[in-house]
Amino acid sequence: MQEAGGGITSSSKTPSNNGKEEGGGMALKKGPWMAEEDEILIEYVRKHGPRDWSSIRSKGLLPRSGKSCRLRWVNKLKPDLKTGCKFSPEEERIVIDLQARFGNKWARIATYLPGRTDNDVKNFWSTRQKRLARILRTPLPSRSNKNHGKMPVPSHQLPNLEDPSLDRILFEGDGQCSQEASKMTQMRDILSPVPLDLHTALPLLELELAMEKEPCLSDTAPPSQPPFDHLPHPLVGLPVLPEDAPGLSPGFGDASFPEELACPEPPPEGLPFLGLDAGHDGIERVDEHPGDFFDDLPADMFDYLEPPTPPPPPPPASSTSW
DNA sequence: AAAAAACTCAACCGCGTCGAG
DNA sequence: CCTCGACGCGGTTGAGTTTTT
Repeated sequence: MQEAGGGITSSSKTPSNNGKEEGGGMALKKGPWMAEEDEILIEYVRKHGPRDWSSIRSKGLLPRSGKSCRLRWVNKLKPDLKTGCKFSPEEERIVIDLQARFGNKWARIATYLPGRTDNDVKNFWSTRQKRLARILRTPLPSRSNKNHGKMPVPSHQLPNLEDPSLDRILFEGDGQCSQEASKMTQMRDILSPVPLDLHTALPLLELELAMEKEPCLSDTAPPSQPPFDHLPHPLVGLPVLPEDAPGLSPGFGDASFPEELACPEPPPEGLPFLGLDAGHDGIERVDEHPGDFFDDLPADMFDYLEPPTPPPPPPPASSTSW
Protein backbone atom coordinates (compact mmCIF):
# COMPACT_ATOMS: atom_id res chain seq x y z
CA MET A 1 0.00 0.00 0.00
CA GLN A 2 1.21 3.42 -0.70
CA GLU A 3 2.40 4.79 2.52
CA ALA A 4 4.74 7.13 4.19
CA GLY A 5 8.15 6.87 2.73
CA GLY A 6 6.87 5.76 -0.59
CA GLY A 7 8.56 8.64 -2.25
CA ILE A 8 5.51 9.95 -3.96
CA THR A 9 5.56 13.60 -3.35
CA SER A 10 2.77 14.84 -5.46
CA SER A 11 -0.83 14.00 -5.66
CA SER A 12 -2.01 11.43 -8.08
CA LYS A 13 -5.40 13.00 -7.98
CA THR A 14 -6.78 16.10 -9.43
CA PRO A 15 -4.71 18.92 -8.07
CA SER A 16 -7.49 21.26 -7.33
CA ASN A 17 -7.73 22.95 -4.05
CA ASN A 18 -11.02 23.01 -2.37
CA GLY A 19 -11.02 26.70 -2.74
CA LYS A 20 -12.32 27.10 0.73
CA GLU A 21 -9.60 26.13 3.04
CA GLU A 22 -6.29 27.52 4.01
CA GLY A 23 -4.55 30.47 2.72
CA GLY A 24 -1.16 29.61 4.08
CA GLY A 25 1.94 30.57 2.25
CA MET A 26 3.34 27.12 1.67
CA ALA A 27 2.51 25.32 -1.51
CA LEU A 28 -0.07 22.74 -0.75
CA LYS A 29 1.12 19.20 -0.86
CA LYS A 30 -1.15 16.26 -1.47
CA GLY A 31 -0.85 12.55 -1.77
CA PRO A 32 0.71 9.96 0.46
CA TRP A 33 2.24 11.05 3.69
CA MET A 34 5.92 10.67 4.42
CA ALA A 35 7.19 9.31 7.71
CA GLU A 36 8.76 12.66 8.50
CA GLU A 37 5.45 14.38 7.98
CA ASP A 38 3.79 11.93 10.31
CA GLU A 39 6.37 12.68 12.94
CA ILE A 40 5.80 16.38 12.63
CA LEU A 41 2.08 15.95 12.86
CA ILE A 42 2.32 13.67 15.87
CA GLU A 43 4.59 16.13 17.56
CA TYR A 44 2.19 18.93 16.83
CA VAL A 45 -0.75 17.05 18.28
CA ARG A 46 1.32 16.11 21.29
CA LYS A 47 1.98 19.76 21.96
CA HIS A 48 -1.27 21.35 20.94
CA GLY A 49 -3.79 18.59 20.90
CA PRO A 50 -5.89 17.52 17.96
CA ARG A 51 -7.13 20.95 17.03
CA ASP A 52 -6.23 24.04 15.07
CA TRP A 53 -5.33 21.91 12.11
CA SER A 54 -5.08 24.80 9.78
CA SER A 55 -2.38 26.42 11.87
CA ILE A 56 -0.09 23.52 11.09
CA ARG A 57 0.32 24.92 7.65
CA SER A 58 0.09 28.55 8.52
CA LYS A 59 2.94 28.06 10.96
CA GLY A 60 4.96 26.45 8.22
CA LEU A 61 5.20 23.10 9.93
CA LEU A 62 3.74 21.11 7.10
CA PRO A 63 2.70 21.93 3.56
CA ARG A 64 -0.57 20.14 4.16
CA SER A 65 -4.05 21.45 4.44
CA GLY A 66 -5.60 21.36 7.85
CA LYS A 67 -8.15 19.05 6.46
CA SER A 68 -5.50 16.65 5.31
CA CYS A 69 -3.72 16.83 8.65
CA ARG A 70 -6.86 16.08 10.54
CA LEU A 71 -7.68 13.19 8.28
CA ARG A 72 -4.22 11.74 8.65
CA TRP A 73 -4.39 11.98 12.40
CA VAL A 74 -7.86 10.56 12.72
CA ASN A 75 -7.39 7.72 10.30
CA LYS A 76 -3.82 6.69 10.81
CA LEU A 77 -1.89 8.36 13.58
CA LYS A 78 -4.32 8.46 16.42
CA PRO A 79 -3.37 5.99 19.14
CA ASP A 80 -5.26 2.75 19.67
CA LEU A 81 -6.38 2.37 16.11
CA LYS A 82 -6.89 -1.13 14.87
CA THR A 83 -4.93 -0.62 11.74
CA GLY A 84 -4.44 -3.55 9.44
CA CYS A 85 -6.96 -5.62 11.29
CA LYS A 86 -10.05 -6.91 9.59
CA PHE A 87 -13.44 -6.42 11.07
CA SER A 88 -14.39 -9.24 13.36
CA PRO A 89 -17.81 -10.85 12.99
CA GLU A 90 -18.79 -9.02 16.10
CA GLU A 91 -17.78 -5.70 14.66
CA GLU A 92 -19.50 -6.53 11.43
CA ARG A 93 -22.70 -7.26 13.24
CA ILE A 94 -22.46 -3.99 15.08
CA VAL A 95 -21.93 -2.09 11.87
CA ILE A 96 -24.81 -3.86 10.20
CA ASP A 97 -27.13 -3.16 13.05
CA LEU A 98 -26.08 0.42 13.55
CA GLN A 99 -26.23 1.12 9.86
CA ALA A 100 -29.80 -0.03 9.93
CA ARG A 101 -30.37 2.23 12.85
CA PHE A 102 -28.52 5.35 11.91
CA GLY A 103 -28.05 5.06 8.19
CA ASN A 104 -24.74 6.07 6.70
CA LYS A 105 -23.64 7.91 9.77
CA TRP A 106 -20.21 6.39 9.71
CA ALA A 107 -18.67 8.67 12.27
CA ARG A 108 -21.42 7.88 14.66
CA ILE A 109 -21.24 4.19 14.02
CA ALA A 110 -17.50 4.32 14.51
CA THR A 111 -17.96 5.61 18.02
CA TYR A 112 -19.37 2.23 18.91
CA LEU A 113 -16.33 0.48 17.49
CA PRO A 114 -13.21 1.17 19.49
CA GLY A 115 -10.20 1.54 17.32
CA ARG A 116 -12.20 1.97 14.16
CA THR A 117 -12.58 5.15 12.23
CA ASP A 118 -15.43 6.39 10.17
CA ASN A 119 -13.29 5.69 7.15
CA ASP A 120 -12.85 2.11 8.25
CA VAL A 121 -16.55 1.64 8.69
CA LYS A 122 -17.26 3.32 5.42
CA ASN A 123 -14.79 1.14 3.59
CA PHE A 124 -16.11 -1.96 5.25
CA TRP A 125 -19.64 -1.16 4.26
CA SER A 126 -18.64 -0.33 0.74
CA THR A 127 -16.83 -3.63 0.42
CA ARG A 128 -19.79 -5.46 1.82
CA GLN A 129 -22.07 -3.76 -0.63
CA LYS A 130 -19.89 -4.71 -3.52
CA ARG A 131 -19.69 -8.29 -2.41
CA LEU A 132 -23.40 -8.54 -1.98
CA ALA A 133 -23.89 -7.08 -5.39
CA ARG A 134 -21.46 -9.52 -6.83
CA ILE A 135 -23.11 -12.45 -5.10
CA LEU A 136 -26.43 -11.43 -6.48
CA ARG A 137 -25.00 -10.46 -9.83
CA THR A 138 -26.64 -7.14 -9.35
CA PRO A 139 -25.20 -3.82 -10.45
CA LEU A 140 -24.31 -1.48 -7.70
CA PRO A 141 -26.05 1.82 -7.54
CA SER A 142 -23.92 4.19 -9.45
CA ARG A 143 -23.92 7.76 -10.53
CA SER A 144 -24.72 6.58 -13.99
CA ASN A 145 -27.34 4.16 -12.90
CA LYS A 146 -30.26 6.42 -12.32
CA ASN A 147 -32.57 3.50 -12.44
CA HIS A 148 -31.21 2.09 -9.25
CA GLY A 149 -33.90 0.44 -7.26
CA LYS A 150 -36.57 1.22 -9.75
CA MET A 151 -36.50 -1.77 -12.04
CA PRO A 152 -36.89 -5.36 -10.98
CA VAL A 153 -34.04 -7.69 -11.60
CA PRO A 154 -34.70 -9.64 -14.76
CA SER A 155 -34.92 -13.28 -13.98
CA HIS A 156 -32.03 -14.06 -16.26
CA GLN A 157 -29.81 -11.88 -14.12
CA LEU A 158 -30.56 -13.80 -11.01
CA PRO A 159 -27.94 -16.20 -9.88
CA ASN A 160 -28.18 -19.78 -10.85
CA LEU A 161 -29.10 -21.21 -7.52
CA GLU A 162 -27.88 -24.64 -8.43
CA ASP A 163 -24.52 -23.38 -9.56
CA PRO A 164 -21.90 -25.06 -7.38
CA SER A 165 -19.81 -21.96 -7.62
CA LEU A 166 -22.38 -20.20 -5.55
CA ASP A 167 -21.29 -22.26 -2.62
CA ARG A 168 -17.78 -21.05 -3.04
CA ILE A 169 -18.79 -17.48 -3.50
CA LEU A 170 -20.96 -17.49 -0.48
CA PHE A 171 -18.53 -19.31 1.70
CA GLU A 172 -15.26 -17.90 0.67
CA GLY A 173 -13.20 -17.70 3.76
CA ASP A 174 -12.81 -20.53 6.18
CA GLY A 175 -15.89 -22.32 4.92
CA GLN A 176 -15.70 -24.61 7.92
CA CYS A 177 -18.84 -23.48 9.58
CA SER A 178 -20.95 -26.32 10.83
CA GLN A 179 -24.03 -24.44 9.79
CA GLU A 180 -22.83 -24.31 6.26
CA ALA A 181 -25.26 -26.75 4.80
CA SER A 182 -28.30 -25.23 6.34
CA LYS A 183 -27.08 -21.76 5.56
CA MET A 184 -26.61 -22.76 1.98
CA THR A 185 -30.12 -24.04 1.83
CA GLN A 186 -31.46 -20.95 3.45
CA MET A 187 -29.34 -18.73 1.26
CA ARG A 188 -30.81 -20.33 -1.76
CA ASP A 189 -34.19 -19.72 -0.28
CA ILE A 190 -33.31 -16.09 0.00
CA LEU A 191 -32.17 -15.91 -3.54
CA SER A 192 -35.03 -17.96 -4.79
CA PRO A 193 -37.54 -15.83 -6.62
CA VAL A 194 -40.45 -16.92 -4.57
CA PRO A 195 -42.37 -14.98 -2.00
CA LEU A 196 -40.38 -14.89 1.14
CA ASP A 197 -40.52 -13.35 4.51
CA LEU A 198 -37.89 -10.68 4.58
CA HIS A 199 -37.79 -10.77 8.30
CA THR A 200 -36.27 -14.16 7.94
CA ALA A 201 -34.13 -13.42 4.96
CA LEU A 202 -32.25 -10.37 6.05
CA PRO A 203 -30.72 -11.54 9.25
CA LEU A 204 -29.62 -14.66 7.49
CA LEU A 205 -27.97 -12.79 4.72
CA GLU A 206 -26.16 -10.64 7.15
CA LEU A 207 -25.17 -13.61 9.22
CA GLU A 208 -23.83 -15.06 6.04
CA LEU A 209 -21.56 -12.15 5.49
CA ALA A 210 -20.52 -11.83 9.06
CA MET A 211 -19.36 -15.41 9.18
CA GLU A 212 -17.10 -15.11 6.21
CA LYS A 213 -14.20 -13.70 8.11
CA GLU A 214 -12.35 -14.66 11.18
CA PRO A 215 -11.80 -12.21 13.94
CA CYS A 216 -8.44 -10.72 14.47
CA LEU A 217 -6.70 -11.56 17.66
CA SER A 218 -7.38 -8.28 19.27
CA ASP A 219 -11.07 -8.86 18.82
CA THR A 220 -11.21 -12.17 20.49
CA ALA A 221 -9.81 -10.64 23.59
CA PRO A 222 -10.40 -6.94 23.40
CA PRO A 223 -8.31 -5.17 25.97
CA SER A 224 -10.43 -2.20 26.73
CA GLN A 225 -13.18 -0.82 24.64
CA PRO A 226 -14.11 2.52 26.03
CA PRO A 227 -17.51 2.97 24.45
CA PHE A 228 -18.48 -0.53 25.43
CA ASP A 229 -16.85 -0.72 28.78
CA HIS A 230 -20.09 -0.29 30.56
CA LEU A 231 -22.12 -2.44 28.26
CA PRO A 232 -23.06 -6.02 28.91
CA HIS A 233 -22.94 -6.52 25.18
CA PRO A 234 -22.08 -4.23 22.33
CA LEU A 235 -25.57 -4.24 20.97
CA VAL A 236 -27.48 -4.86 24.11
CA GLY A 237 -26.28 -1.50 25.20
CA LEU A 238 -27.92 0.21 22.32
CA PRO A 239 -31.02 2.04 23.21
CA VAL A 240 -34.39 0.70 22.32
CA LEU A 241 -35.87 3.54 20.45
CA PRO A 242 -39.42 4.38 21.19
CA GLU A 243 -41.44 4.87 18.08
CA ASP A 244 -42.34 8.31 19.16
CA ALA A 245 -38.83 9.27 19.98
CA PRO A 246 -38.54 12.94 19.16
CA GLY A 247 -36.60 13.68 16.08
CA LEU A 248 -36.36 10.09 15.03
CA SER A 249 -37.85 9.41 11.70
CA PRO A 250 -38.91 5.91 10.88
CA GLY A 251 -36.23 5.81 8.25
CA PHE A 252 -33.30 6.12 10.67
CA GLY A 253 -30.33 8.12 9.70
CA ASP A 254 -31.90 11.14 11.21
CA ALA A 255 -29.19 13.53 12.17
CA SER A 256 -31.51 15.14 14.66
CA PHE A 257 -31.74 11.97 16.63
CA PRO A 258 -31.28 13.13 20.18
CA GLU A 259 -27.95 12.25 21.65
CA GLU A 260 -29.43 11.20 24.94
CA LEU A 261 -31.20 8.42 23.19
CA ALA A 262 -28.03 7.31 21.55
CA CYS A 263 -26.18 7.15 24.80
CA PRO A 264 -25.48 3.51 25.43
CA GLU A 265 -27.60 2.35 28.25
CA PRO A 266 -28.85 -1.11 28.94
CA PRO A 267 -32.39 -1.36 27.71
CA PRO A 268 -35.02 -2.82 29.93
CA GLU A 269 -35.23 -5.84 27.71
CA GLY A 270 -33.06 -7.54 25.15
CA LEU A 271 -32.34 -5.70 21.99
CA PRO A 272 -34.26 -7.07 19.08
CA PHE A 273 -32.02 -8.71 16.60
CA LEU A 274 -31.04 -6.35 13.84
CA GLY A 275 -33.83 -4.04 14.65
CA LEU A 276 -36.36 -6.46 13.37
CA ASP A 277 -39.59 -6.94 15.11
CA ALA A 278 -39.37 -8.06 18.62
CA GLY A 279 -43.06 -7.97 18.83
CA HIS A 280 -46.04 -5.74 18.60
CA ASP A 281 -47.86 -3.52 20.98
CA GLY A 282 -45.27 -1.04 21.89
CA ILE A 283 -42.26 -3.24 21.68
CA GLU A 284 -39.57 -1.86 19.49
CA ARG A 285 -40.23 -1.99 15.81
CA VAL A 286 -37.44 -0.27 14.04
CA ASP A 287 -38.33 -1.60 10.68
CA GLU A 288 -41.45 0.34 10.13
CA HIS A 289 -40.29 1.21 6.65
CA PRO A 290 -38.56 -1.78 5.20
CA GLY A 291 -37.59 0.15 2.15
CA ASP A 292 -35.43 2.37 4.24
CA PHE A 293 -33.81 -0.52 5.92
CA PHE A 294 -33.09 -2.19 2.64
CA ASP A 295 -31.78 0.87 0.95
CA ASP A 296 -28.25 -0.10 1.68
CA LEU A 297 -28.49 -3.59 0.48
CA PRO A 298 -27.56 -4.20 -3.11
CA ALA A 299 -29.64 -2.47 -5.65
CA ASP A 300 -32.75 -4.30 -6.61
CA MET A 301 -31.89 -7.09 -4.30
CA PHE A 302 -35.43 -7.78 -3.36
CA ASP A 303 -37.28 -6.23 -6.19
CA TYR A 304 -38.43 -9.53 -7.46
CA LEU A 305 -39.86 -10.55 -4.16
CA GLU A 306 -43.41 -10.28 -3.05
CA PRO A 307 -44.06 -7.69 -0.43
CA PRO A 308 -43.19 -9.03 2.96
CA THR A 309 -45.92 -10.85 4.70
CA PRO A 310 -46.82 -9.75 8.17
CA PRO A 311 -44.30 -11.14 10.57
CA PRO A 312 -45.28 -14.14 12.58
CA PRO A 313 -46.17 -13.73 16.21
CA PRO A 314 -43.20 -12.32 17.99
CA PRO A 315 -40.86 -14.67 19.74
CA PRO A 316 -40.16 -13.93 23.36
CA ALA A 317 -37.58 -11.22 23.75
CA SER A 318 -35.27 -13.69 25.39
CA SER A 319 -35.04 -15.59 22.14
CA THR A 320 -32.74 -12.99 20.70
CA SER A 321 -29.84 -15.01 19.45
CA TRP A 322 -26.21 -14.15 19.22
C1' DA B 1 3.02 -17.96 -14.98
C1' DA B 2 0.17 -14.42 -16.58
C1' DA B 3 -4.00 -11.94 -16.77
C1' DA B 4 -8.13 -10.57 -14.80
C1' DA B 5 -11.03 -9.73 -11.10
C1' DA B 6 -11.75 -8.56 -6.55
C1' DC B 7 -10.37 -6.38 -2.50
C1' DT B 8 -8.25 -2.94 0.65
C1' DC B 9 -7.50 1.40 2.18
C1' DA B 10 -5.42 6.05 2.07
C1' DA B 11 -6.59 10.31 0.67
C1' DC B 12 -9.15 13.68 -1.79
C1' DC B 13 -13.44 16.52 -2.72
C1' DG B 14 -17.71 18.87 -1.86
C1' DC B 15 -20.95 20.24 1.25
C1' DG B 16 -23.10 21.29 5.66
C1' DT B 17 -22.55 23.18 10.21
C1' DC B 18 -20.86 26.13 13.66
C1' DG B 19 -18.82 29.95 15.88
C1' DA B 20 -16.48 34.34 15.75
C1' DG B 21 -16.40 38.89 14.20
C1' DC C 1 -28.30 39.14 10.34
C1' DC C 2 -24.47 38.26 7.36
C1' DT C 3 -19.95 36.71 6.07
C1' DC C 4 -16.11 33.93 6.49
C1' DG C 5 -12.98 30.51 8.06
C1' DA C 6 -12.41 26.13 10.30
C1' DC C 7 -13.94 21.81 11.01
C1' DG C 8 -16.32 17.41 10.42
C1' DC C 9 -18.67 14.15 7.67
C1' DG C 10 -20.08 11.32 3.78
C1' DG C 11 -19.06 10.11 -0.87
C1' DT C 12 -15.73 8.91 -4.12
C1' DT C 13 -11.44 7.73 -6.35
C1' DG C 14 -7.60 5.12 -7.58
C1' DA C 15 -3.17 2.82 -6.52
C1' DG C 16 -1.48 -1.18 -4.59
C1' DT C 17 -2.30 -5.90 -3.10
C1' DT C 18 -4.39 -10.33 -3.08
C1' DT C 19 -7.05 -13.90 -5.02
C1' DT C 20 -8.99 -16.30 -8.75
C1' DT C 21 -9.16 -17.95 -13.39
